[in-house]
Amino acid sequence: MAYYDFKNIEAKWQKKWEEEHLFKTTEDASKEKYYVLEMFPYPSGKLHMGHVRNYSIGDVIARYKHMAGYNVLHPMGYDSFGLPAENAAIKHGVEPADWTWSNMAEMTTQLKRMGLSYDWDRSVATCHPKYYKWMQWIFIQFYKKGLAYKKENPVNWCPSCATVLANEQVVDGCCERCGSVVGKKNLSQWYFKITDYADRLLENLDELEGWPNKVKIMQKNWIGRSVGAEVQFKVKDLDKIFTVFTTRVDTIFGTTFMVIAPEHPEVENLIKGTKEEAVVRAYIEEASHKNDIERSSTVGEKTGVFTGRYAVNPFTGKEIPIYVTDYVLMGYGTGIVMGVPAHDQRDFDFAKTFDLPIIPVVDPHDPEVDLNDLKAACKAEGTLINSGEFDGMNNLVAIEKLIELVEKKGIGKKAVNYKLRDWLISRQRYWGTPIPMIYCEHCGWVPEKEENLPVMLPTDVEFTGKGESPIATSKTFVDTVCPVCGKPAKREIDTMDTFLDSSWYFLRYCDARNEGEAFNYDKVKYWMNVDQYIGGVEHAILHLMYARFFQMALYDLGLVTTEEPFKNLLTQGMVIKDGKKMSKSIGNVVSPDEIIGKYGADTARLFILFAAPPDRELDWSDTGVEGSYRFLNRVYRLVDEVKDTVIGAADSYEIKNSDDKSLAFEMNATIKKVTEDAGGRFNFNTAISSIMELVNEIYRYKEVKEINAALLKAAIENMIKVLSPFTPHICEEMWEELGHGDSIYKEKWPVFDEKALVKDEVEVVIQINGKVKEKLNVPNGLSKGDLEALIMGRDNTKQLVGDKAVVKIIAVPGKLVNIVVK
RNA sequence: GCGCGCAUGGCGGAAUUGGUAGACGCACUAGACUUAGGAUCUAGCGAGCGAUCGUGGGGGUUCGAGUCCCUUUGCGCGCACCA
Repeated sequence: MAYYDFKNIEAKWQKKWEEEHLFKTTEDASKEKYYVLEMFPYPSGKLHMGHVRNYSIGDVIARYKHMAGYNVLHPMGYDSFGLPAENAAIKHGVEPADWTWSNMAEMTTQLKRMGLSYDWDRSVATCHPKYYKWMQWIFIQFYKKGLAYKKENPVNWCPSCATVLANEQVVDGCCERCGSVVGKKNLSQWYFKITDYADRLLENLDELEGWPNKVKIMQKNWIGRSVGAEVQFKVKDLDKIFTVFTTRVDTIFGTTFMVIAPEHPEVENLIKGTKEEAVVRAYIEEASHKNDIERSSTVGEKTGVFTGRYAVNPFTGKEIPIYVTDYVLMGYGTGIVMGVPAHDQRDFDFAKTFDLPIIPVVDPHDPEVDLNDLKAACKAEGTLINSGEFDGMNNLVAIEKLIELVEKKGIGKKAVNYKLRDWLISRQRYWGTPIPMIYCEHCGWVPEKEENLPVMLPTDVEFTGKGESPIATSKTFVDTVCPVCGKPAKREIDTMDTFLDSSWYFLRYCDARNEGEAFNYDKVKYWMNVDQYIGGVEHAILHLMYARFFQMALYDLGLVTTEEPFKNLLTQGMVIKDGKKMSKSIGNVVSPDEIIGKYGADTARLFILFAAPPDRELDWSDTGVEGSYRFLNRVYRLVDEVKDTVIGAADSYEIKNSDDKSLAFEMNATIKKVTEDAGGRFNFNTAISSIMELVNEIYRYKEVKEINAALLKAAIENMIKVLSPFTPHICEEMWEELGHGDSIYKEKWPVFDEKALVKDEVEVVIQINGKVKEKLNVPNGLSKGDLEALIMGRDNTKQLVGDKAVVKIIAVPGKLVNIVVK
């Protein structure tokens, strides 16, 4: 028996689709739009199974929505700036541009072999000057709005990538791309004021109902909003006031010391001329050489040094010693913390190490806690003690009262802090969008004139992999004239973090070839938001928060119509094999090329969609792939066998007997199931299993005595239609075999008939005390009372009940009758 | 440490609102066709001879729990000195 010739079939239809521009999309106000987007790839050159899964999911949704009558935007492009291209240049001497463009060509070929319904005319590549011109333009708009600024700061520095990193790109103290331990460096860098948007980024999360909770929680934690108070402490012997941030102002009477971050600029003023000066300097020096991993490796064990200075507690008037310690972070709050050892574990550890007093000020009324001999900090709620006039007050009430008091006294205020930091966007690398800023000795930093954009990446550069950006080696790039005063000036040589490029590409897709604007307002108004976004959960914080920030900032600039870019988000699960993530080092990688070559794209897509729901892990199984391949062959044979009966049969059918009835039932049930699963629930695995059931049913039906050709035609054609979003090539071929001249993609999605789903008879279960005893068929539509009477009147039922007393009868029509006996 | 998620046959998974647990597929077993089959078709396939027992363990709510509540174990993921 022959296999279907997937090689020729897939090539044939891919060619046809391309020639007919089948997937070309234009704005059409008369139709409801649907924007389905998969996260665009970095063009590494090789497609992996994660990509295949991502794009298969997106393609089913896109094809389904199209057939369901929507005007579908389904684009694809490349996030094509980034380090690998530059590393290839350093290692092999190839131009980053050449390397990238050839990879993109290769990946496009691979993507096209998958039969994805992309409108390639809208494709973007972020490294194209016609794209990064608008990236630069957006940067300038942000700059003019005050959202971009340059500042010298200690920054995260990856020694291996030889560049700075954003906070979000540092994972466990290591570079998220290469894994090197990240150090600190003092550099002058460009930042985006994402912290201005912290509250909106947080609050809007509640409205993103189509987002997985997990992602929203991750973003929420990353933004890390905490409400508290800033309180001023006088420094003894110095004309200075130190402000601390605390969320537990209710514990202020228990403050027994003050701690300040080693990097804090005020430390110098504290120690100047004291006898502790040398010791403190040595400690600061030591701390400055530690990276984040070393600093956090000592959680629990606290280090620090006394500065020789004291602060005055504004409530008790007591003098408390000031210490320098590296458990206080310079970047959070004010970099100075009031130490309340009785109620904060870190302060407790510190007090124990330095033998500082521990004064409990909140009594939790817990017999397990001995306030006079605390074993650990007590964080529980309770009533205040040792707190003067506040004694006896509930501590949560006290927080409110104390903030009021502090504000009245003018020694502090209510304050909110975020873990979120401003976004460091400069990168000391070549292969990225040049930051379109110019430094003039007279005018300072000024943006390049918009009519001079794009600021082109120079090509006369050397790649050494060391020191500052390779752009510095260009003889043509740096020297320019000031756009304001016309005097000689120098260009910024850093490039932008590539996460900027990917923060607005979904807007460019709406109007990808616009040479006069980043995107046209009306086109963006028509297409946005993205109705369904699909990608890996690894972007939960980085990309998804940056893109939200961009959209909000662009909204504030009046350039887009919505505040949030992505209405619904689907985070697909990983593809694993033998219980482990596919990776070269484990050697369990399955190459998409190989699978598509051996079984075809339809089989690959079908398997990936059938093996697991999209948001879960997918366990790769070679035998499972063969099963999917067998199924497609089985469908293909079925069409071949019924072809002669079906072609020319009538377009409408009548139900003539029980065989007809059961086929019609199965057909409608399948349409319903696939419509629900492909249209909103996205459980493609159950959609496919339902199609498999229909195929099994048609196989049975074609052996019955009286074949109803018109019904069989409806069944087989509907089956092919609902299968076509999953495996488009074979469905096109079968559709053609059945005598249709036009693409199945242009067909309307079938509608199911609710009436056909009503059965004459239903199976009900008879339970005794909730245990299933018997199953039998009864007429459909019986009322509760009728069902109960019917069941209770049977001899079999009486036998089941026996001589026990019937306590209660629960009858659920269409489901069961439960007889409770004693 | 804090937060989130998951746990169902030999395996991937179904059960959408509390109502017949195991759909669909893989693997396996037997048979048919065949020179042969790793093709195809037919039948079987949670455990137990059986009554029955079965959704990680224990408890609860309910006529009825994979599904709801409490508790516990294991695994996975995220954050982690954020005052």
